Amino acid sequence: MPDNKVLADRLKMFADLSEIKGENPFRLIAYRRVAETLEELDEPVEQMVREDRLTEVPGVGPGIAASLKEMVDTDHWEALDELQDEVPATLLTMLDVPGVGTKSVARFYHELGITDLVQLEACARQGEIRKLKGFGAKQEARILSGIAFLNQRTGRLSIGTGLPAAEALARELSTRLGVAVAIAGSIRRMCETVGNLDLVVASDNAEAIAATLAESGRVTEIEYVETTVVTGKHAAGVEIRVLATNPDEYGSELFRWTGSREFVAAFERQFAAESRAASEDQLFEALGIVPIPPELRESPEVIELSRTNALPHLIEVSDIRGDLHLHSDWSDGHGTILEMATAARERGYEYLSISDHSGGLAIAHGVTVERLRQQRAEIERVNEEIPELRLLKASEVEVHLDGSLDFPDDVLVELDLVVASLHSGLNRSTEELTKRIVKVMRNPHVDIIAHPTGRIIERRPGGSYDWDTVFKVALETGTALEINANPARLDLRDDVARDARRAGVLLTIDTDAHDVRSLDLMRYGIGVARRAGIEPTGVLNTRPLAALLDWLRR
DNA sequence: AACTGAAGAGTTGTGGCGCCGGTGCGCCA
Repeated sequence: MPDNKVLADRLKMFADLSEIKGENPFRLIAYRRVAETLEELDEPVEQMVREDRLTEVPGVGPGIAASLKEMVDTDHWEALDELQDEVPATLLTMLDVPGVGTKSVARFYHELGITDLVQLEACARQGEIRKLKGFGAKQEARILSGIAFLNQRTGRLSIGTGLPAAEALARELSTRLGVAVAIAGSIRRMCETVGNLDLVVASDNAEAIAATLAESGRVTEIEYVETTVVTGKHAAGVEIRVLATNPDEYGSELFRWTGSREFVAAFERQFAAESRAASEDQLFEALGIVPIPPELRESPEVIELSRTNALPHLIEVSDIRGDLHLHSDWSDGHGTILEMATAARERGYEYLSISDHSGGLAIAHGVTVERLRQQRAEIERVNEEIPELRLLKASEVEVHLDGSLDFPDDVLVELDLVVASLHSGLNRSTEELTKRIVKVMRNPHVDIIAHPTGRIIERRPGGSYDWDTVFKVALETGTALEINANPARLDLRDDVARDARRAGVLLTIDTDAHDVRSLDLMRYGIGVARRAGIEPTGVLNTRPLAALLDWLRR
């Protein structure tokens, strides 16, 4: 029985293939809209089919309802099968290449007989692409560098998918077996992508573990490795490995299974004594050193910091007092200002920045100057309604190609907080990009640079800067750089965030939430900050409201 | 394909950038 995610994926696939085929574009929009809605739907589509309520979903009419019903009933979709006979599904792999869209794919297919990424690369190498009308050497080079970027993809899972998947299984194992279960491996270290889901269970009952995994419905191909490790394939697309351990060595095994490999090897060399511990804290205590947070267990150098009690006091989710970059339904967000504010209050925040897109980002229904002033009235109304939370009048202002901003200074000055964002021209040269961002930071109204590189992990490389210059100017102008907490972005990256902080640059960790639920993505940004060794004092939105307002008046 | 607001038909997803080719088109946020 296909779940909502699978149904959404099939609708998207249908839309992409129809677009390559050259169908009515508005039909595709209809399919894609429903796909996006399904991904955020709380209720299983299957249940709605049973109760004949599908058309309650916005955007679902008779046509799409029939398709969804067919997929739920038969696990097949005739129309998609037929479409694939005309347009091979392998063509879709070419759409991953930045700068290659459906029109190009259709031409590669019809004019050169190319059906997948491998053939596209071969043809580009042989100079076949430039022979097509409308293409040239430059396009061909762009395609090749795009493919080179794609070839670096690891096939690893986003932490944004891996962590919740691991948590769900850990909960099931813990409930079922009544024992402690911990997430280990790269997920525990909050790496941006993860290759395996690793769990450690304080029970040597491997059979019960295997049975629970099987019953979860998320794990297949379950096998034993020796008698203490159960492995399987998780539905999210990675291997899952569960270690069954005696409770008296649960801590030491968790330590080993957390890694990194390099860190653990160095650690074991330095502390050669046989160590068994029921908890990690006991392990560290027995060695007489300060516990090392999992996020710092990459390079062995951190061991020395532990020995000398010089570890940073890492930031935690609970240190965050507000979110400074998010969206409401005034632009492309899905929640009203009141809904976002209520959710923020529920999370214990003191303040929240309503930073909808500026008018220049038209596809996101960017807010024009006129609507910005109307929005201000709404923000003031909600501020009165929820006195415990302070809403800041803000904007995510588009940066133009020349480094100028989408709103003139006399509009910016009316805002409490200005978040500046580059969304285009990110593949320009390092020099040009650095010059552009420096110009933005020198605008006295700009407070925060959002997702500075614009990368999308494993999908889009993002811009490159001369970071030393960026940090220098950020420090000089008092501009904060964002760690965007969305797991698809995590931008700044951990190592860049570390360098920024070392240079004295103030950071901010924001979710860029487009709906109420995404406010909870904060923990991924905190994960990046912790990996970067960052303390609460280095992060703007750990400050109390009064201190934040002081800073904004700087 | 779906929605609106009419009883059939119009509208929905905008604007800038980059490349190619000499004015236009595809891609992307």
